[in-house]
Amino acid sequence: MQVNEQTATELARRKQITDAAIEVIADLGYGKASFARIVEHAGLSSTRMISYHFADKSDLVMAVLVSAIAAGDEVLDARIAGVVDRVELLRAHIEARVEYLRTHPKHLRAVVEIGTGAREPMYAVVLRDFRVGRLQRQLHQGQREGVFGQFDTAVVAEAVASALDGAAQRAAAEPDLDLTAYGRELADLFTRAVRP
Amino acid sequence: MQVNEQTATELARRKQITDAAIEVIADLGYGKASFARIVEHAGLSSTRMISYHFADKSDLVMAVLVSAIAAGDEVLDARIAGVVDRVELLRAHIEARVEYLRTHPKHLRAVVEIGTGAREPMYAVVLRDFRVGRLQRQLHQGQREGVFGQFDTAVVAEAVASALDGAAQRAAAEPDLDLTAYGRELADLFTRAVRP
Amino acid sequence: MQVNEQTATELARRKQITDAAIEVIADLGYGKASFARIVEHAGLSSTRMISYHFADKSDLVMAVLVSAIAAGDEVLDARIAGVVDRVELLRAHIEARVEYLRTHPKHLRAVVEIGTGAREPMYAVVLRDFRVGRLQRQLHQGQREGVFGQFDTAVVAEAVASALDGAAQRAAAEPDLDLTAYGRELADLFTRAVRP
Amino acid sequence: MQVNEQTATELARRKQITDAAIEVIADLGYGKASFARIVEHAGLSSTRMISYHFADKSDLVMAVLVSAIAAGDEVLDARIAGVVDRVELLRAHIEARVEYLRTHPKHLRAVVEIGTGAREPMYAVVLRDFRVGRLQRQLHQGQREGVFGQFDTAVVAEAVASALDGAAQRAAAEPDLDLTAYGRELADLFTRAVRP
DNA sequence: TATGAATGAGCATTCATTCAT
DNA sequence: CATGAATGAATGCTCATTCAT
Repeated sequence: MQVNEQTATELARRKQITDAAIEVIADLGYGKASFARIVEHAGLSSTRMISYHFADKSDLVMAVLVSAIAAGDEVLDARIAGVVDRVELLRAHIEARVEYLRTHPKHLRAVVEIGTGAREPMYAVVLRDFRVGRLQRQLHQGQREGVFGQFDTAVVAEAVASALDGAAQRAAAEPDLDLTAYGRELADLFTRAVRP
Repeated sequence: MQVNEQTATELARRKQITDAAIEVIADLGYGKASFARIVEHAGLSSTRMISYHFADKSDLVMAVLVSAIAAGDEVLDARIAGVVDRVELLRAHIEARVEYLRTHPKHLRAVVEIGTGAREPMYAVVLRDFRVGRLQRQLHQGQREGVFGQFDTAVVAEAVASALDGAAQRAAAEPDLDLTAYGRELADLFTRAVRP
Repeated sequence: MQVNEQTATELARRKQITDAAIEVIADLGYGKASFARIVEHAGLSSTRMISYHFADKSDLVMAVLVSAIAAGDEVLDARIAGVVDRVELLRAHIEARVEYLRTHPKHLRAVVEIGTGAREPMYAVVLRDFRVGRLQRQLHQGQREGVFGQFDTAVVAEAVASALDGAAQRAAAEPDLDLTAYGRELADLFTRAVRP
Repeated sequence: MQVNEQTATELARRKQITDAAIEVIADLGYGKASFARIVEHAGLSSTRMISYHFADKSDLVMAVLVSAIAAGDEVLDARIAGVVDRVELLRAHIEARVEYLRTHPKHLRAVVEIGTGAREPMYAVVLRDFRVGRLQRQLHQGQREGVFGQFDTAVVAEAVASALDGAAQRAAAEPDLDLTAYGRELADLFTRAVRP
């Protein structure tokens, strides 16, 4: 038995709008992503449509974040499944994020845009969790197991996350960038960096 | 004969406006940094003042970039003067940027905000040069001298630059952050990472 | 044979909505009392619920008026029952209205808000009747009996009604106001004023 | 020598807008008095014109209040000049307010509309002062001199003010109402009411 | 009896920029 | 060197109401 809070139509509309919002935010940046632009992109009749399905702009942006982050974590989970070695886990994590950037460029870019462009502290928690949450825990565990050297896990996790932000920026500017190679390079870089 | 294109008054006004713009962009982000807000911060009478001294918004933003980058390079130059060892040079570079963040938080933050928030390709060249220009050349030279391992200098330079962006973000959120320690951690991280 | 045009459910729903509307109008004023706000207050699912049970906004507002005025007249009838002396009748009338304000603050306040905030002449007749109808007839009768002096009954009735509006305003602003004393003062004031 | 903070043009525009706002608020009520409606009435090009000359809506409304109240106090001052007898002073006060309603119907009506329709406590002080400020002080003084009986001056002042609100309402509905007679009736009413 | 979905018009406010002096 | 005055377009959001089940 299934107790739907929302109808199928409602969910479909929300998805349609959220998807359009992801594209617009990724392409134009958070600041320029207005309701009008999103409506235009989604082929809707008016901005009223968005206001009907989302309480306000932050509600829509949060839906974008949840959607994009879910897709990113899916790619991550698939990539790290079965990996046990700490160093390989770090490599898998970084490469999975870059792979996500390759398969879902708009999604990741939207997250980065919201992270850098939006000021409301509302998104801070979910963004921080996406960027450094798992990663920092992995680094910490690696240190406890003696596989990694002694470094500030917060600093390194932030550095890795920022490097991925930077990769998204470059990928947007250079569509022909070889992201698989880019991911490998980043993974090499940071696996070297965490050695004891 | 007169070599000055601009009078002292003119220059002083431009500096007043540019300084206010730096503060506003750093505090509110590029997207929310309107003429009205800058005028208010600078204590000027109207936005007309800005339009009079700058051709348009991009002209003002470019002046902000030039000013902030000059200050940053000054700190960098002072820090790397006399350093010859390649690894120490990389360390000095990273620590100098974090020191700049510590001594001129608004300046660096404004640059980061423009880099992430502005879309106009107009700023791309000067931003790229500030972020990865020197750094990538140093990494390249280090590889040629056999001091660094073989890695994609563009990727590593971008990673370092992004890590500094991330440091600026964290510093804004956590005013009590020990930036000297943060800089040392980052320098440790990347000097380990570039070893052969 | 069935005389009821409306079922019990229908009536219950209308009452639920009307009661919520009274509260919202009293608290937020006629201008800010939107369907959305009423729906929220009543705990209904959507504004569609209101549109279903009431033809349009004025239909709902009229129901509010009828309901609130009926409650007010009930208090009035109970208070003046048995009172024969003209002067005492005037006193009873005024004190009954203030008592109504004390026992049903939201109801009277809603009526006042509609009276001052709504522009549609639709409500004028019922509002006028509530405010000055009985009162003016009592004053007129008192004059004919020689108990009251010669004054314009319309002016005095309007003054009394307005004084009660003012009492409602003050009561809203000062919840601790002693309304019983306030009613006595008003009754004293106007009984003095109507003396021959 | 005169040090103008504002230019003549600026002042003229503000007056043009304020006057239009008074008319619109008086005719349509506070709730329906939008920038668009005011602009239309004033013959301006766009609502942008209002936003340019007033910080926000409350700034405009406050200007309306100041303007209308100043005009009302001018009429009042002219009427009570030289009147020394307490009872005559009360009569003069009431008749002056009704005269003001007759000579500046839109002005007084706008004040009443703002008083009843606006919720922002911002206007409360200036409105209260206009409605009951002077009046209550006069009543109090009359009691001290033994000319008036013992009553709650706050209640009576509020009753007088409310009666004037009611007069404004009636005058709006009945353009042919003899306001001079109305004022005399109200003055008679309250001078009788305050007798010892 | 109820409701999910949708809508066009309107709201106050902000934006960078321009004209005329 | 400076400014007062003005502007068209856009912003997110709310409004009562209607259509189709």
